[in-house]
Amino acid sequence: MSVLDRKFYRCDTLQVARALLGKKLVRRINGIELAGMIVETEAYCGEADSACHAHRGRTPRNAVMFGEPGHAYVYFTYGMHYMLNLVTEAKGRPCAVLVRAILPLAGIEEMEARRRRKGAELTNGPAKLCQAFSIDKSLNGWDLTRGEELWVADYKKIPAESIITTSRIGIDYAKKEHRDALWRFLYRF
DNA sequence: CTCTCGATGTTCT
DNA sequence: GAACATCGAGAGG
Repeated sequence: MSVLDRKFYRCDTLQVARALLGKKLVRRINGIELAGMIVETEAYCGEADSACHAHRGRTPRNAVMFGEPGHAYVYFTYGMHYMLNLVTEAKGRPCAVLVRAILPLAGIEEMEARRRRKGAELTNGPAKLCQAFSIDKSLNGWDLTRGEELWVADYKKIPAESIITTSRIGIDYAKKEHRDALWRFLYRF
């Protein structure tokens, strides 16, 4: 299964967010492989996007977004949750795609143990999938093109007509034009 | 199913 | 000191 290379990420963030649907997110931990198909993403498009963490410039937290594409930007929020983002576009452009939901493919029992839950509640939210995959701040800045620990690989070709777009979730603080932008992508099968 | 609300601690003002 | 790219429990329909 081919690991997505740097070139895949060094593209327009909206295109990457769309192209990630149907790809496989893989986490290898202690020799065990957890995997899931990406079914929901959101694009965060740099300093001009008032919903993006980079909107107010570079800080210690968001520094990874300003670096090379193809790295993981993992941050902690609400006092208890981690979120996984994949850095996009050329170095210096602080853009990323938030992975909001995946469909479990492998290592389901491991995910159930970490989540203390079963079925649909396993990975159907950005913090839930981080918990299921044991993704925390130690993976902030991780190079996804290495194909170790955490990466994304080709998996399934998605027809354009089965992709739905909506506005992004949980960004009431942003300007109206960014609140209303259709920058959330869902694979509806 | 829907809605409301509290948890919890890091980050930046 | 306020805000936060969320989740889960509980109440009600």
